[in-house]
This record gives sequence, structure tokens and C-alpha cells, in this order.
Amino acid sequence: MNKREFKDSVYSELAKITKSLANPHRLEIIELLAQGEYSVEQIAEQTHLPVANASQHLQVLKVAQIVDVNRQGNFIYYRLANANVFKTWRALRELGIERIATIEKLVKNFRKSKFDFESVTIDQLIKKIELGKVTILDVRPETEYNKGHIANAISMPLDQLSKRLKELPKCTEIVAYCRGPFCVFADEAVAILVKAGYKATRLEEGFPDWKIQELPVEISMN
Amino acid sequence: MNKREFKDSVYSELAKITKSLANPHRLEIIELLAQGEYSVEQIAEQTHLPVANASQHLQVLKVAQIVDVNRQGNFIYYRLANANVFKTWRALRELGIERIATIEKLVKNFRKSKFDFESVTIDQLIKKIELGKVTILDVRPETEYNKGHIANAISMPLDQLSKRLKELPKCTEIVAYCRGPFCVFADEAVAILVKAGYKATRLEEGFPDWKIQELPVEISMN
DNA sequence: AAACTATTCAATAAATTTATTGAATAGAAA
DNA sequence: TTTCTATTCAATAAATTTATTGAATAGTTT
Repeated sequence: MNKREFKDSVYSELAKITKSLANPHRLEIIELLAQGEYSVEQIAEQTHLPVANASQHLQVLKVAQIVDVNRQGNFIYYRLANANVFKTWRALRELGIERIATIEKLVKNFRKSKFDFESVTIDQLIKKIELGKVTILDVRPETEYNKGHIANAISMPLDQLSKRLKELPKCTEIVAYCRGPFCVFADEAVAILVKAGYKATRLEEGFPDWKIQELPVEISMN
Repeated sequence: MNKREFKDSVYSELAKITKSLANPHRLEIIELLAQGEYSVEQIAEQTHLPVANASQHLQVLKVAQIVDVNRQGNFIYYRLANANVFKTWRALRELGIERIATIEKLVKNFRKSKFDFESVTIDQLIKKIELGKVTILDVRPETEYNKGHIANAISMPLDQLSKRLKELPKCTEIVAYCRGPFCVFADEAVAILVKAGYKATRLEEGFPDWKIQELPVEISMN
């Protein structure tokens, strides 16, 4: 094998991996699986895809070794193959947000049109935690909280929030977080909280961004 | 715009960027441009592509805002749009090396079959520099050295190395580096050096990996 | 064993991407 | 202006990717 053949092989293998990511539905699946494992049916539902279609996309990711599989009873659960997958997704996400004005505008306009609140970054949240003056609120579905959440965060899925407001302290600031910068659960939570007179902001990034930085995480029994 | 429309727009924009990367030739172009800017003709030559074909791929990258353009006289020079592009390339590269056994095998086998030497990582090189017992050798083409190189590195392009051996000290260890883990300039240099009785190893990563970590860099005049 | 269910497979048409040509263009040089 | 040259464009055929459909499969449950 000469130099050129070697390069051709390497780049074509890398392009195969990149191609497996280069589809809107598959990117959405990857972001979902960054929260934990899901069955085909659940993935299909969350991404609004027909099941056969979701399965087909999952096969593409499986062949590229982007996801791993594990069967439990009748269901087959998919999960990200490892931390590098999320790192790559995040690099793409940041590249997109920085380079493509369209994406930044989409995110800002969508958020602003509905919830014109400030947000905090992970670094800012860490400082608030050190000062001890913050309540961290996980507003994702409870199953995702159970699979892993920011240490000391309280679980209060969006659909329960309004009824459980009294459990939250009014004296300290509340920071709500969800799946990531493209997820609006936290925005909706902040809107409810602010309206009810709480001091609340959203975390810009999501739980997987926290975890990948090896910041303190807890997992619930179950 | 509702939540689903918002998500569809965001993921489809991100997929567009990802698709612009998802081609072996374009990945190779990106790795080349990580060394500095090049004209269309130079890019075509380095990647063994017909000029019209290289130009076509560059248009794809330009539309996706992965590269920027700058005209000088008759030539049009392309460069990476910003640091996030290289970060994304690196994430893909690491994902590939880790997940795809084929790539790791390709790299190891190709290197081992020709140059069975050890290599050092950037972290290891930093320690050697602190101890002051290392000569750093940049074996890329001189133009790439001039556009930026590791601080205190000596430029000795591969094709000049054999004739200029006497310029190198025999008492200290030599670490040669080149474009990155898929580039074999440094392997070839180490082979020549070891044969001539020098103590030499290659740097596993390349200059852009050094630069992105904000380690000390120098740029030559001109 | 039979019935059931979550998932995968297979076949097809439509859409997209790619390589290959040769012509067109835009700016530099004469 | 005319000529020259690096680059881009345009058209086409081949290859690949995608959505859609309905059937097949593998493992559970009855």
C-alpha cells in the first residue's frame, strides 16, 4: 500500500462515519440518546418518525458504530456508543451555532418570541453553586432524570411544575435545565416560574454538556 | 413557528453543515487547510484531484461557511473559516480512530510496515521541553512552517533532511512533527534520523493540534 | 404450540450527490 | 484593447441516500 492508497482508505472510512451523522433525523436521534437509552418506538415517537423509518436510521448509526444496542424483553434499546460521539455532536452543534447565522437566529428568535429571559452558562452555574445560593431544577421527563442528573438537582418535569410550585423556595434563585440548547423545556419552566414570582433563569447548555465535563453527577436507583 | 418546526429547521441546518464535511476529498481538504491557506491549484495537486473537481468541492465548503476565500493576484486562496472547524475535524478524527477498528489498523499497519518507531504525545513533548532536553523538528514544507510552527522548532523539510543532518545535535533527543496523525512526513524523517544514529521519535499529533491547545507558536516573517 | 408485538427487512420511486467533461468568466498582464 | 490564466460554471450520467409501504422475523406471552 502506498501513501495515496493509505490516505484514500483513511479519509473514506472517516467520511463513512461523517455520512452516518449527516442527516437531520439522525442528528436529532443522537441528541436524544445523549440523555440515555431509548427503545425504537420511543425514539420514533420523540422524533415524529414512522417506526420503520426510525429503525432504518438506527441501522445506519449502528453500522457506523455510533450507537450500541441492548435487548430487554420485547424491546430493543439504543444508546450512544461512547463519549466521543457526544463530543462530536457538540463540536458540530457549536460549529453550526457559530458559523451559520440562520441557526443562531432560529434559536434566538424562537426563544425570544416566546420566552424573553436571560440564561446562564455552565461556568456561571458552577460559581452560583459555590456561593450556595441556587436551586437546580431538572425539568426533563423523570426517566431522563433517573438515568443521570446534575448533583443535587430536583426533578420536576415540566408537566408537573405548575402543581408542585410550592415545593420550591422563593428566597433562592432557581436555575432550570433540560436536554441542551435546542430544547425548550427549560424556557417553558422559567416562564412559569417567573410568572409565579420566582427568580429563575435557564441553563444555556444541557445535562450531557455538564456530564461530559466530568462535573458532579448523580444517578437515581430504579 | 411551533416546537416541531423549530427543531426541524435547526437539525436540517446542522445536517447541511455535516453533509458538507461528509466526503473523503473534502475531509482531506480540511486537514490540508488546517496547515494554512492554499490556492485551488495547490489543493488539487495535494489531494490528487482534477482542478475543476477540487473547485467544486471547495464551493460546497464555501456555501457551508466552512472555508473563507481571499484573492491575491491571479490566485484564490482558501482557508478554514475558524478554529471550530478544526475542532470539529479533530472530533471526527478521534471518533473514527476510537470507534472504527479499520482506521486504527490502517494507520498502525501502514506506519509499522514502514517505520516501526515509537511516538510521543503532545503532553509528553511538553514535559521533555520543560526538561530542556529536546530538539523539535518541523519536517513539513517550508511554507507551512512559515505560516506557523511550534515555538523553537527548526524547519527541515523532509526533502532537505538527508543533506542537512549535520546541523542537528546528536546529544539531545529529536522529536519530529508534521501535519497530523495521518501524515507520514514525520515517520519518514524519524527513519532517516535513526538510521544516521540520532535518537529520534515522532509527535503523534500535528501542528494544528498543538496550536488549537493554545500552546506556544511562532510565525515566520513573509 | 399459537398468538402477539417490537423491530427489521426488502422493494421501489424520488431526491441528492458525485465525477467527468468542456465551456465560460474574471481579473492580470501585455 | 487583447491575450492569458486560475478558477468557476453547466450539463450529464452514474451512484448513493431517503421515504414509503407492506411483509418478515425474533423473541414474549398465553
